[in-house]
Amino acid sequence: MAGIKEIAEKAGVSISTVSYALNGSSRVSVKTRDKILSIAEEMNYIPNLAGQNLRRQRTNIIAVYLTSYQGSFFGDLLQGMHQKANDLGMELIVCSGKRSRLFLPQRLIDGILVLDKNFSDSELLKYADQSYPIVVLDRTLKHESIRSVLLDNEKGSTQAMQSLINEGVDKIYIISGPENNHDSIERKKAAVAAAEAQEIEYDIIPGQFNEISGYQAGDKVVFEPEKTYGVFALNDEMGLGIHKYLTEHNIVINKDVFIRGFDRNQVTGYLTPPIKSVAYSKFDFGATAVGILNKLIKEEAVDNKTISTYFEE
Amino acid sequence: MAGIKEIAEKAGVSISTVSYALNGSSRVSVKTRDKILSIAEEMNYIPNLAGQNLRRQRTNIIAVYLTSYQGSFFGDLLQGMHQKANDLGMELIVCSGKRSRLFLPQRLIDGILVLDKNFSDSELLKYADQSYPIVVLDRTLKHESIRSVLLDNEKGSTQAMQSLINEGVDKIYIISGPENNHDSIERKKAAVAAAEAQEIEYDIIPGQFNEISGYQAGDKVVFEPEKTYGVFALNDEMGLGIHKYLTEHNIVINKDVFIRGFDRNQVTGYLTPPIKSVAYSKFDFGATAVGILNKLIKEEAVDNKTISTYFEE
DNA sequence: GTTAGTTGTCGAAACGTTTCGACAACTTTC
DNA sequence: GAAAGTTGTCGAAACGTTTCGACAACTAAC
Repeated sequence: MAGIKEIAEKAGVSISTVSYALNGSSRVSVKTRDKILSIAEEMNYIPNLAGQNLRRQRTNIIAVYLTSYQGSFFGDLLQGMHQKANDLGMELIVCSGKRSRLFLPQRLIDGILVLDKNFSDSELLKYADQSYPIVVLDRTLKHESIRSVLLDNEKGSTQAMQSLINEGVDKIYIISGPENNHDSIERKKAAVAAAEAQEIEYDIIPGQFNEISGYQAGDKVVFEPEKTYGVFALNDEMGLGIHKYLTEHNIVINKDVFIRGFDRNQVTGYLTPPIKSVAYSKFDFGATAVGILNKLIKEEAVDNKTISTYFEE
Repeated sequence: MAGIKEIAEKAGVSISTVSYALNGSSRVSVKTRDKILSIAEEMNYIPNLAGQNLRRQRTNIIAVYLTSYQGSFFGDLLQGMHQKANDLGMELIVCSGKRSRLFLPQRLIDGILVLDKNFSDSELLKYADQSYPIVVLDRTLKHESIRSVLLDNEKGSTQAMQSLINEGVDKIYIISGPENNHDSIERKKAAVAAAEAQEIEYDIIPGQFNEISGYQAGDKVVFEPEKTYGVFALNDEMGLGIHKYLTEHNIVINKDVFIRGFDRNQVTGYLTPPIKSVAYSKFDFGATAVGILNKLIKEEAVDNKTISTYFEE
């Protein structure tokens, strides 16, 4: 209700003066500024975003796109994004689904963070061509106005493999993820490299980064008695699945077989026994992404970043 | 770039005609409409939201406010909200934090869903007084422009208690939640009523609806040998905590003690043994809330709703 | 062939801001 | 005390839409 106009009227000044005062311009005298500010306060003035956005051509809102809200993975990540965005004076909104992608060209938001494989490369490139700032978290994409935040998959994978080897296993099964998934590709590559470097027998079982495919992988694993095995699930969802399979089939975890995962999913810690998993700060992951997006929006120079992983025995 | 103005120019008609055509008004002839539409298509026209919102005084966006993004609880809920909102032709955004609450008075959004205890009653009532449509999911609040979606806590609590009684326990410990939490109050009340109706011994241990307080509750529980006990955690987070405590202290679950929880948290299913928990459709919970908010926005009559709970042995 | 109605188009105002350029009223400088 | 600079204020345009009211050009009715 109460707009800049009403304030101007009440203060006996022009609209423009009110606007200057509200925006802290030095053009306006201290006396009028204080008067206007107190009237605004008193009238409970809150700027109308549509009006502001229209004029400013800028909203200070960014959005993150997720495939779905499912899974505990996103908690810390969003927390990190949110905090960083707020530190930078921006608001973060979380979106999902095809239609809301229009927010970008509709100019409701200044830039986007993408962790949603359904948001296709070609669609992203199309927006990038119109110079909309974009940060992707689940792939690499080369474009002037796109940056990526990546994980140090190589280090994590190598450590997980080493940890299995340290248990003295005779063979390692690597449960891989989708063919076209960036993380899956990198993790698999490093895992294979580690196995070959250490000259340990290994086998790759294809999975889909979800629990059910981890469970199904159990059927493909051959356990000979008197031998011990390692299973490296390239993500924890699949680790959950294989854990369930093994438990159901009375194969004793941490004796007959050792499991390692990736992502440090909350649930893995509650299993008996828990699954050891490659970790990284999801909070930093999110915060870093927002930091990069901010620079992109402000047209400052910025590079891709890599988040480091760690593995504790 | 391409706005309604450019389209008008290219089509050789006025701005208003373009607007009518784009909005499917019957005022404009079929011939010009098709022409305008094809030009708009060709120019990749996407309306500028700020302009539209400014004029329409409506955005078709609603927001849900969460205390934090942590926890798997929100997954299904958001999924339900999102789908329903989309079915109704609205976009849903997820927000967190104090500053973004201004979205409502800033007119960026048409209404809000609140599941965030930090969003105080008084603040909500203040907005409600300005006729902003609000749906609360974590409390009851009486106001012309506020509605609540509630859980059938009574039924759920009663069933959980009955289930413990059926196990033949001698005494039931009820781990309650925060004093001012609506669900906690209702669940406790029903649990106590059930215990008294069945004339079974019980005790209340205060908790905080989080894992650590559930764990700490373990210390307050007295287990005499030769007796069996029931523990009813008024939410699953606390159930997780007490489960951990009991396991660590070698008290055998499902023999010495039986646990029941509330909310059917994803993690509870992965525990050994799992915790039986009162369930309800979080998807429906979310979808219902959005449905109500929609009616509130459209100024249609609508009442509070209750989501039913169920408990399977 | 006047009158009355219908159809399709348009101009202009409105929504709530920001910001440029103008300018009156001062102050400083010489 | 005239010229030059500074300060504080204002009017008006602009951002991209929607929508009212006007109206010209038709058609239908008598």
